[in-house]
Amino acid sequence: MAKNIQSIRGMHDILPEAAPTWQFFESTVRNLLATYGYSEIRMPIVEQTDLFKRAVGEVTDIVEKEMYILESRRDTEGGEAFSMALRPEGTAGCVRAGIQAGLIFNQQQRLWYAGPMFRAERPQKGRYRQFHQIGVETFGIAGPDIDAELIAIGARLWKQLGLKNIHLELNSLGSLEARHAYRQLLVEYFSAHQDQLDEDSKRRLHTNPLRILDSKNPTMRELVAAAPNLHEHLDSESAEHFAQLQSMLDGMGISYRINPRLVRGLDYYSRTVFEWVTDELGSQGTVCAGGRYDGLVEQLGGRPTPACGFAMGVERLILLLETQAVQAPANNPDVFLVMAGDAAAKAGLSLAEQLRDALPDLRLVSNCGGGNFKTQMKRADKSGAAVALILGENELERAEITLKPLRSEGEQINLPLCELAAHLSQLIEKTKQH
RNA sequence: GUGACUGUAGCGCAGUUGGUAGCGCACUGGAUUGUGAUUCCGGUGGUCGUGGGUUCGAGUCCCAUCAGUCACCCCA
Repeated sequence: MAKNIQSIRGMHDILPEAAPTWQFFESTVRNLLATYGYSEIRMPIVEQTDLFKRAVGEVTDIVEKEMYILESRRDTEGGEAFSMALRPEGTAGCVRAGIQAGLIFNQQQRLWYAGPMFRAERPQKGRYRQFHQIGVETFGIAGPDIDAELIAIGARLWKQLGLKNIHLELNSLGSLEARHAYRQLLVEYFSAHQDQLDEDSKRRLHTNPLRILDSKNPTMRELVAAAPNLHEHLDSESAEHFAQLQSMLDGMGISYRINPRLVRGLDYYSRTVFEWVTDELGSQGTVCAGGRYDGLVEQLGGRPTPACGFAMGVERLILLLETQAVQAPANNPDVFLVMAGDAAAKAGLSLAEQLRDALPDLRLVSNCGGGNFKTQMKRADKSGAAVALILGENELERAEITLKPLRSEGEQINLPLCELAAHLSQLIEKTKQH
């Protein structure tokens, strides 16, 4: 036997066993976003590396060490080779696409996308090198009402999925100017106390000083507590925006916790930032996160445009669905057709097609590959079908079919073939109701 | 990227101070020539993650490597 080739580290197959949960999740999200009037957009998985450098930030971990970078081929006209990257997140590509297609200037957009993202991190539970996000982005709406709407979508989604124990954390970083000024203040403060900083915090001083405030190291606690307070340095417009958002959330009955140390890692955030967090997934508890990024469109070459969005980590939410034992609807077949004998095998094939004509929603699995009667019945059972349809020589002679219930008590019955479609139609109705 | 733990049949696991590998489930054949699941009896299946080393002898000890898990870091 040839040597096995394994999947790449941190990149996993979604196996048939898990597919119903994924489908349940995806269709729930899709339907929900449609009810709020959001349109789907699909972008390439690969973009110019510079796009992510400009959007996410040069000195973020994502850009510095987590991107998968490809060198493009020189094209046939002899164009210059350039650097491409597998997308580490979706917002940058969405903004790029929006600007390129003229979707953003002087109009409102509510968009969503779904797909794989790539980051070369050390894998652990809830953190993979290829992972999936569903992103939701809005453009051209400056007020806190859209922040509130995006948060409401999250809250409603957890409810529709049957998920519990997901909490909302909320913060405001202020306008880009206020945020930069505050950042400067922090750098000065912590630089003056260099000797008290731990290794991580010294590094963060250059990468993301706001993150030092969220340090888990107890020896840093005192220093952090005495640091300049973010909320005392908010610009007045941002403070007003934040206050209005809170009152809107209160009005909708959505509870939240203001976390002044909540800082998003990507450079483009300003004003509102939020995270939906659970304590049931260990250290990868952020299941959905986002915020406002009013400066990004301009930064990527568009006209100044307010924007706000969030992204969900699909694997983490699937994991949570599993830990909370949420049952996705099973997509078992309705019936499995057992055919005994050569004549029946041939007749059964065309019977199956007639049934599919008559009942487009019918989930029917035909036995293939022969097998004796017992083997076929075993396959019928294993398929998960509710009913076995049995077509043998006896049935053929009398133009009948036998229906045997596999999932419930009850005797098997014989039906004239001409009544089968009507009977199955009722059966489908019944299973739909459950 | 740092640290720790784990890797034995398709899956979940046992394997004593180093002595030639086992259990459950699954799969498969039969009891039942046209009835699954349930019951009973039989059977297939392992280069012990991979590669080196120590040893008369390695699943067991040592080194390397790959993968997974947990924490840090980072983030969805």
